[in-house]
Formats: sequence, C-alpha cells, structure tokens
Amino acid sequence: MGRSICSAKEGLNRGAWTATEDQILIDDIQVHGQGNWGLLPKRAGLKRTGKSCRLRWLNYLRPGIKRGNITHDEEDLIIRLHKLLGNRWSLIAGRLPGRTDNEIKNYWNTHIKKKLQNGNSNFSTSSSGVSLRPSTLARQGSDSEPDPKSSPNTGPCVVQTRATRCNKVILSQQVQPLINAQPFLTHDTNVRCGYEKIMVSTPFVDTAGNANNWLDFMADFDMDESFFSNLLKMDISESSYLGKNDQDCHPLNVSDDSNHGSEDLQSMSALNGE
DNA sequence: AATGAACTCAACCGCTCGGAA
DNA sequence: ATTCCGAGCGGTTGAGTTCAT
Repeated sequence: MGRSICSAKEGLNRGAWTATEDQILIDDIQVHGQGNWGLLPKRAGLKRTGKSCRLRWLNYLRPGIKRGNITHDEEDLIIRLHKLLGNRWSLIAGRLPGRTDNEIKNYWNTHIKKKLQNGNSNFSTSSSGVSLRPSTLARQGSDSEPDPKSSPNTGPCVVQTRATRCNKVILSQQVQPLINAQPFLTHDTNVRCGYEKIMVSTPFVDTAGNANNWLDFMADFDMDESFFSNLLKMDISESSYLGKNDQDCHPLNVSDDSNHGSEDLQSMSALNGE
C-alpha cells in the first residue's frame, strides 16, 4: 500500500515506511517529544523529510490512533460535520477521537461520497440543499454524538488542530446575490457558537425554490472544546431559533468592530462580490 | 487460472497560516 | 510592517489489493 520508493532525491527514502524506520521515529519522539520536525530526521538518523516524519507519527504511530472499522455513528457524525464544515478534514477529525484527518478524508472520498452520489436516503441532505437543519441535528445528536462529559475529547487521542477558527462557513445553500440587504442578527443566547441567522430585506430564492428572508450562516467565530457538542445538541429548530418575537432581532451595527456581526456582514459582502 | 478494472489508503506535494525575529 | 520558517492542511497520486469477467 502507499507509494513505493520511486526516487531517491537527495538520498532520502520515499514511499512506505519500514518497521525499522517506524521504531526509530517512535524512539526519537519518546526521548525528545514532538515538534522540531525539521531537525528530527538528522537527529534520529532517518532518511526522511521532517514532513514525512510528522505525517507518519500523526497518522499512524501516535498513541490512541484507531484504524479502520469506522462505526455507523462515526460515519453519521462525519456526514453531519461535513455538511457543516465542508472539506475541513482536520476539524472533523478533531471531533472523532482517535481518527485522523487523512483517514476521514479517505473514508469520505471512498465510501460516503459514493453513497451520497447514489442517493442513499440514509445519507441524504435536507430538502433545502446542504443547509444543516437544526432540528435534525438535535435529534441525531442524541443517539450518535458522544456525551461531551464522558467523551475523551480532552484526552490524549484527540487530534490537535490549529484549525480552531472558522471563517465564512455557509450553512445554508448557495444564495442569490443579496442586493441592498439590510441584515439583522438574532441573538439567541442558546446559540453562542457563531451560528447566526441574518434577515435580509430582499428575499432570495433558496434551493427548495422558496422565497426566503432568512439566511443562516456561520462566520468568524472561535471554537472551544464544547463547540460541536453544543451545536449538535442544541435545538435550533426554526421556531425556537428565531425567537418568539421580533425583540430577538437586533439591527447590525456595521461600524462597530467589537460587534461580532460586523465581520459577518463583511463576510456576506465578500460572498456577494461587493 | 489469468488478467484487467475498480477500489483502498498511505504517502507526497504545494500551499497557507501563524509566530518569531 | 515585513520577512522567514516551521507546522499544519487539503488535494492528489499511485502501489497494493480485491473484484469481476
């Protein structure tokens, strides 16, 4: 499996790692710890690039790695997270203890993608396109999302990722250009993780063919340990999400940089090519 | 049994990000 | 403010394996 040695550029080994190389890498990291990948090969006497060492360690040799047998629950979570994040494999992997971005990426491309393309109803998206339906999330989360209290999210096998900031992630379908949009943000206290909804004055046509004044999206937020757990658990169905009355909506202050929504608006503008 | 197609997945590549200087 | 460089990310490749004929 993998690539064989097809060239010996600069005297480096390429392709599949041998058991001996693996052991050298493990031994070195046990002594010196992770990091300084550029120095590692020389220090350990490996004829590999630092990049290659890092990849081998993170994807295969690191303690706590799970291999193969992705469960139905894991698959379900991958699908839902992919709806939310797109090809942000590292972020998705971060919510699947012991799984690596590479494995999830491969699994998606070889298994899930095909199922989705074949129209398997178990993997279908919502009728309105790729929009993450909050009520569905809340329901599904109850039987497949690991309990955040018991989940080893903070344990040693959680994939560490730098991708903790997410920009301009559109939860809803592609939207028509929002000309002269006058956005408002809802401020539902249960939705603190950047999932926002904007009311626009000019209705756009969603993928279900309906006129829609509400655009749900996520933009520029920082994610902590509880982010996905909260997102997947919370009941953000249409009625509860929008609030009971108009007081839940506030005008967006575009000029206020401290207002989280201002970045959102800029993101919207960028998306609209303005 | 032979062989070619399809599939799987480990590894590589190029790019971006973020911190340090 | 700029540059440099290590680390991380996502897309792609291609050898090995499995399946179909």
